[in-house]
Amino acid sequence: MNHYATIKDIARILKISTSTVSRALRDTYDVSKETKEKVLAVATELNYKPNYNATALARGSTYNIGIILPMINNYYFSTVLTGIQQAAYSKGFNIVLFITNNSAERELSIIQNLFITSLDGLLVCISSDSDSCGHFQEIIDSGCPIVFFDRVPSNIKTSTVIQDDFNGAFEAVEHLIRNGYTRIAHIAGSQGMVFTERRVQGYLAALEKNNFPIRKEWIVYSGFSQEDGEADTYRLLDGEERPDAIFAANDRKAIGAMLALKARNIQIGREIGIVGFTNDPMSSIITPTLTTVAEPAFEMGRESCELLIKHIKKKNFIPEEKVFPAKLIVRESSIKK
Amino acid sequence: MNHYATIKDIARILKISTSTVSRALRDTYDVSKETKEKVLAVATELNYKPNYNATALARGSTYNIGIILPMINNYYFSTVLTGIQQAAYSKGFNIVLFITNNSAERELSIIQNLFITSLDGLLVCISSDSDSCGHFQEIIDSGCPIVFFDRVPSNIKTSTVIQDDFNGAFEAVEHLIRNGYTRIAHIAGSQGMVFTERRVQGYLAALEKNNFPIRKEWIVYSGFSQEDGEADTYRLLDGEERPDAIFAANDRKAIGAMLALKARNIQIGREIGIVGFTNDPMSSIITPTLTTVAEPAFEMGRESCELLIKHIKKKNFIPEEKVFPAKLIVRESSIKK
DNA sequence: GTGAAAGCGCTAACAC
DNA sequence: GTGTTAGCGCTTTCAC
Repeated sequence: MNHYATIKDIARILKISTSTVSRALRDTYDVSKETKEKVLAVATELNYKPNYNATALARGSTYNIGIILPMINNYYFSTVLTGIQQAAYSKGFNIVLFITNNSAERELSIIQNLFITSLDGLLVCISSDSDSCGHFQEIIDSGCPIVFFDRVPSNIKTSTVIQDDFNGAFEAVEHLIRNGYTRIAHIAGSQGMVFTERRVQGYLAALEKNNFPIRKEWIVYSGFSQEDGEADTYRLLDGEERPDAIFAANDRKAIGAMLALKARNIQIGREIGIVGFTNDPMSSIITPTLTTVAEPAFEMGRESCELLIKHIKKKNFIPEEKVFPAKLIVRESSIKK
Repeated sequence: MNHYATIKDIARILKISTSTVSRALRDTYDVSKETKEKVLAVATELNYKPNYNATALARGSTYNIGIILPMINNYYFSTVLTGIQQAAYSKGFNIVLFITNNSAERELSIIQNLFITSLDGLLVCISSDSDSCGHFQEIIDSGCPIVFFDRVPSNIKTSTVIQDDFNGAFEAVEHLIRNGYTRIAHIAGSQGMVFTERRVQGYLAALEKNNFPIRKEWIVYSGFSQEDGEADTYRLLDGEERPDAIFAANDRKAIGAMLALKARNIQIGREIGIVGFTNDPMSSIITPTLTTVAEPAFEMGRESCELLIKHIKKKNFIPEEKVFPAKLIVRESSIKK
């Protein structure tokens, strides 16, 4: 590899010490204007690029933050990541990306092999079946701050960023009730996850408030994919009593549900109402358009990253829990007309 | 920050030298089994984590590769990135992510501030209006290999990974012709980009082969978004002679076109046929379903990354151009029925 | 305001 | 098979 110029080269050319060059380059005050200008001139002439490994080693801090995500090829995560990236970029941080494929095993392996020593902080959305929270605690204890978002562990004391799952679900179900649906089912996410449970709680609370009976067989847990939504729906349709509305834990599952209904020639809206969660662009493309609960994915990403940077810059920053409002967006799939 | 244990600590405890510890940890041959076992035992006991900054500094190579992308919040790029990540992970490389927001300015700023000294290689999809190829050349010359994919510059000698844009477009248009459409328009991508031009060439070639006249006003260039597709379509509809089919440069534009047709109450398929490019999952969700040309996004990501790693591992690796086949997927939007 | 010197944690000749 | 030594490029006391 052709070597880049180093501060030594600059120092040698200018016949000054490397420490002066270092100071000049970093805008430290106690260096005269002349020397600074000279240094800068030579630096650009030599196309000097700082070696961040050396800086990191000497200073003990890199400007890298790690992101651990279950996946990125869907609307929600790719938008969150875009938000994170935006915030990181504007504060001069780089992003190191890790994807767990929703596998707890891979998550664990990533964490254990994480080159923590070259990361200033970590942004994490845990995988569905993750139980590796002890490992996260260990990382935090060792001085590398973590901020969790969306899928957060329940027992770790650090900042978190989530959407208002309970109220979003509550409003979705109340909306269905107001529109005349009476037998409302819920196809939920992975069992045991905090946000899955919060959405279930919102669903239950809305039913209770309106004096609707709760039927366990109308709550079906599975994964978060379109296929899961499809399968869940067939299960509901083939059950003893057929629901007349389905609240899905996310839009992908809702779309799966719509596909199942279409396959069975059941009118969406008129016969069975559907509400999703996320506001994936697909929800306004599909026919009929899908009523959903919007999450501010981009802002959540940005906020998570800003929070993390605060933790990085200020040791002992007091953890905050940011809850973003979820907003019902009424479209065609939940109207009986 | 609580300091992690270093090889010095291990050496001190075992009363051996740091080099022995270093060798033991890295499985180098010339170290006895006993010492190795002892070292490993102490290492796990101390929860030793290597400092990658130090390693990188000493060895001159990090295990990081940078990815520069116009955006990640759509199907194609998020899938490519997933493929890249998969390959990188399996070969022990980390991914540092940069997003240009499709801005040449930002792309330039990223490249100039790139901490190249801590990157072993770079994977790049240039932004629409990029003209910073000189800078890329400079990076390659300095010893940091680059592989370009999807949107590649025309004048740099290095490996590239693309899909077969020409033939994909050609087949799409021939398919329309075979299905009885005679006035076929093309809503193209950003002018000047290699792959935009290749798709235009494929479109033109199919027309010529079938002795269809070429009408300049039926080729409209703009961006790659759904909104662009919508606007382009209105322009075509309001033109002097209305086309009876539209081949779109990608699915997002095709979907925009479909929305425009729906808004004008024009029957998709029967009155105006539509074909897209990408095979975004949306194409099978929308009604009518969208005929499209599928690109193997995941595989392209994986292949790009593997090619880059070859460049990294083998100085003077001879550049390769990988062209992935594009495959027509016929659905409802291009059938007159 | 500038220089000398030590050190960040690890690797890699070169000895023995 | 193991230790000694120097050094990767940069930062940072501590002098002057």
